[in-house]
Amino acid sequence: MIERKSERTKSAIRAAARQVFALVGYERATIRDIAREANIDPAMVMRYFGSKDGLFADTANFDLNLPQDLGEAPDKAGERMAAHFIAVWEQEGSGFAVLLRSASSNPVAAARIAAVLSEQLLPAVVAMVGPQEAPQRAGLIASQMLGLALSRYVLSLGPVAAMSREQIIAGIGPTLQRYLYGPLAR
Amino acid sequence: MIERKSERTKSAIRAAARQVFALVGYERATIRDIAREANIDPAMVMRYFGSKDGLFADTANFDLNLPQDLGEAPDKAGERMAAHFIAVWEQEGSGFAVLLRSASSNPVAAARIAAVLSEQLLPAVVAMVGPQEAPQRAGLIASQMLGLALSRYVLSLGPVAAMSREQIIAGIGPTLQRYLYGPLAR
DNA sequence: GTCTATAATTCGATAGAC
DNA sequence: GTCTATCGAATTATAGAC
Repeated sequence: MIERKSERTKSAIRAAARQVFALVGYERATIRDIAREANIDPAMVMRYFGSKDGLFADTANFDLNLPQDLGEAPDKAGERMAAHFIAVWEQEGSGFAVLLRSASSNPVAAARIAAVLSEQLLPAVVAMVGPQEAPQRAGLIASQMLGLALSRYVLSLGPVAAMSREQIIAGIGPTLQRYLYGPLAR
Repeated sequence: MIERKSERTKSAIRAAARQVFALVGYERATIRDIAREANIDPAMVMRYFGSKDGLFADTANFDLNLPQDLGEAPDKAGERMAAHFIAVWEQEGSGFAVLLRSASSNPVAAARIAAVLSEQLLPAVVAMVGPQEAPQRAGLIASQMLGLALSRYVLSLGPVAAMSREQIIAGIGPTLQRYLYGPLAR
């Protein structure tokens, strides 16, 4: 089977869109920019994705893909969770950069991040610590991980961007560990 | 002395601009929106602030205003720092919401946040723990505090927004405490 | 000081030729 | 499938009357 030309064009548009959306965010990204980046005609974008919103909805996807065995060795869960987050984010084409870059100003992106929290992170935390305190614990975890991603990948704040993966994991792992299993205020 | 009309107009524009910029970010905010919110003519905005960029530069300001005595009771520094952050952010007109809402897509806003880190937070951390590990520690603190602000005030993520100030401080204080004085990876 | 009119751009989207 | 031409809307910014 020869791959159809239209599919190759579509893939090229998708890749270019991910790149441009991740770099400048939804508002500043233009269909013309994306088409130029993909070396195709701007009208092709409309043909294949219908609208700028349609292209964004197609591109701005993210699956946290948490492993099932996080609760098995509870004393190292924080570190493993931190390492997993970083690995997933740094996967090319994960779509997370697209989402986070636009979340502050684009309601669709913001809603998808909220959905990842409530549909993926929260259930995992429930499975680990039970339903009672899970929302608080998941919320604290989300705040730290979103802040890390914002500082390191979106804003590229010097001190955070300069740290190695190992330093990040060693610094943040214990935080997640405490957010999972440490004491909590009522 | 009667306050001059022009000054009152300028203040009204500033207040409206802060509100609109904080709510929808730099790109989606329009001079017309801001003028309508301030009940003045859009041309007045140009007259007093020169351009949309000029207005944003005037509005998007933030002073972390860290107290000098943070290092004096080192065992409670994390909690006091967390409480101080929250108090400053929730001050009306602090300009922090304006900055954070636009930081992901606006280079000026991003640069100002980076400046707060390097010129205000970092020196304070240096004063507490010395210059050696200060950048890492300040970077970790920034990641947690920016993530909290993003989750709670910008994205309004359910679980984070639902927590009380006390719960936030109890949850995040120990994290900052460890980022300040705990062990670090090399 | 205030407002009207409009210039100059930019962009998403459409129509239709080839 | 691909591309040209262009519409229509929105927005920043300016010129100038009052």
